[in-house]
Amino acid sequence: MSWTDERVETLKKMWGEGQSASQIAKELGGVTRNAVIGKVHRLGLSNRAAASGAAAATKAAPKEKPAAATKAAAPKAAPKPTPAPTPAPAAAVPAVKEVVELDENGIPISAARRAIIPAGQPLPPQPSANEISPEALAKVSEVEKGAKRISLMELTEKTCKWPVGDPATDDFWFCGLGVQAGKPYCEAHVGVAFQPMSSRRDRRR
DNA sequence: CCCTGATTCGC
DNA sequence: GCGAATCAGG
Repeated sequence: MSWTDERVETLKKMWGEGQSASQIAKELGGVTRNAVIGKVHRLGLSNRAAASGAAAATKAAPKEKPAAATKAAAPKAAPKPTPAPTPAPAAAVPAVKEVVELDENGIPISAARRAIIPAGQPLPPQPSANEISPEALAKVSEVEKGAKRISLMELTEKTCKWPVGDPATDDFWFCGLGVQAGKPYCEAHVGVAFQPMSSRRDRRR
């Protein structure tokens, strides 16, 4: 496969949307994530706002290899006011709609509690009752028993931000397990928070 | 071990 | 220019 204009276009688009190199590679097909990353660099659109691979930020200017002096360091007096606080999340989450969270007893989580959820992109008010598959709920219950129970301050892009308990009491914590790539929750909670539009509709009540 | 992006370097 | 191998980190 070669980098045709179309493929490069797709690459730019997805990279801009914050898609990971592997996701882009998968989408394009015929290339590995390495190829994608390599291309991204050659195109000069490397640094994105948020990359989970913290390796990026960490080693912005790491090792100096042997051989002659590298090109003169670019005198970057770049005057940048406020470049990109928020790159472009919006576009993500296509055929998925968030559902209202329920606690173990099927009781809707209070608005107050929802407001506390730091959450990434998707957390609309979304009223309406919901119906989550028994399997998913069971899985959540199970997971919550073994959750890490971290505090708000311990939340990161890699920890499940699913809240458990009442924020007005001491019995409140966040799941904290490893998140599903690109999602704000762990696998189990992603299963309850996100459901394909198709499976939601026509699920008789 | 899974994943992420970054860099190197032979092709 | 390309991308596998490798690295560095979560």
